[in-house]
Amino acid sequence: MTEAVERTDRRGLRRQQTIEEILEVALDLMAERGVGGLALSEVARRIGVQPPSLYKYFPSLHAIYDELFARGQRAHLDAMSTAVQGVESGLAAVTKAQEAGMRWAMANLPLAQLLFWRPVPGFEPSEEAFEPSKQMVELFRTALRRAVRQGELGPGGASQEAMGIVAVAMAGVSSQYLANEPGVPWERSVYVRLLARTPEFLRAAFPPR
Amino acid sequence: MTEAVERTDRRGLRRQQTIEEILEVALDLMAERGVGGLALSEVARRIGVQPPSLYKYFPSLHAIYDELFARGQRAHLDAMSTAVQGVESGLAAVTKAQEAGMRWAMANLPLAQLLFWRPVPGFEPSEEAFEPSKQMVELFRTALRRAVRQGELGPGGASQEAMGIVAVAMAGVSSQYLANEPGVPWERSVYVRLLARTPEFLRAAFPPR
DNA sequence: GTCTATATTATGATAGAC
DNA sequence: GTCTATCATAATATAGAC
Repeated sequence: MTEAVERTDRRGLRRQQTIEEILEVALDLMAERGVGGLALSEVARRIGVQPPSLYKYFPSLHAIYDELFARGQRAHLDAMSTAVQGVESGLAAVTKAQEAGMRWAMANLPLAQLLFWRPVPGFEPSEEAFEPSKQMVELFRTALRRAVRQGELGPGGASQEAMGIVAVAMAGVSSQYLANEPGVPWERSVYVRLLARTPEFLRAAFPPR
Repeated sequence: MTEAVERTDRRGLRRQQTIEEILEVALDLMAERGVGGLALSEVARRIGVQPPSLYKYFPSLHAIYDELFARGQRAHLDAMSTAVQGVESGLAAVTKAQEAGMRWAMANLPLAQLLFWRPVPGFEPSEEAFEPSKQMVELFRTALRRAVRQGELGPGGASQEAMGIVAVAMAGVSSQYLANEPGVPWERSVYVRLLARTPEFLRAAFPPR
């Protein structure tokens, strides 16, 4: 997490800037070398400082990972929350959120891998860093409940199973897109197009009467 | 790939045994430390040999990864091929293959990550190592064609889009299961249960007349 | 095919001077 | 908060003796 105490003096500002710079460079590194390729020494090199100095800002390499993880979760959630604003239909909200979530993931690949694949040996995100992911579940549940209320889905349309279908569709499409269509633009992807079928499948599983 | 020339003399046998041992230990390491945690030096340590000796069997670390990748692909395909044998219904064959594929992945986690997530920086599998994955596509296409012929699915039931639905379901369920239900037994998984809905979704998308 | 020795490079982290 | 110096370790890979 970022500093608990917000400082307003110049020293605090400067410090915050350095922290941001560290995280920025860390992201670059992950993008270049893979998620596991983040190295303190290289971060130090790039921001023009000696490695020991980094320990004044983060107590360990894992602490940097954890901050990136927490920020990633928040950004991902924000993207989805923004996408559903002003959408009345429950099912449409589901699709919008799915699309926004995937778009964010594709645009923030290394971060997305850190969030969803846990590829760093020995790194376990802290409890607090997980908070946004719970809110994401709520976001989908709310949308599905609305869909049921609006008669778009029948009984069970907001059940855990329905939530599962939404999650699986998103994870599956991402996974296939990344593994099998590297470099294919979003609009052309065979897999991304499948995402739009989610409402159809939800209706098949929980038919409105 | 394994040696192109099969040797039958004792020296060749011994050599093959060493190769197997190296790959075995490599798998153990990946399971313990994460896919990126494979290290030549540790492999050497565990099989009781000095690191340079390994270069008599594999020209580089990536070569070990590549052999593991190729074998993993083959084993994954075998599991699915076996599962569909003797199944008459096309749709049932799809489900059987999906289940078998996922079961294999769960039982061979580090290998599955290597196959489907590509988490090792700088490692690109060779062309030949990809061969089985093309055969897997054929396996699914054959099953879907049969489903269409049998009237289980309507027109388009063996299209690329239908193939996509099958692939997405499998990848999505795996992904969610691994990320959100670590340690939950296969039979209890909310996500694994969703796999059985694939035929239903296929019917919804390509209704038989 | 095995070893020793070595090159080369890197890593995360700490102590302590300034 | 920065640095130098250093610890302690690790890694892949090659040369060359046996």
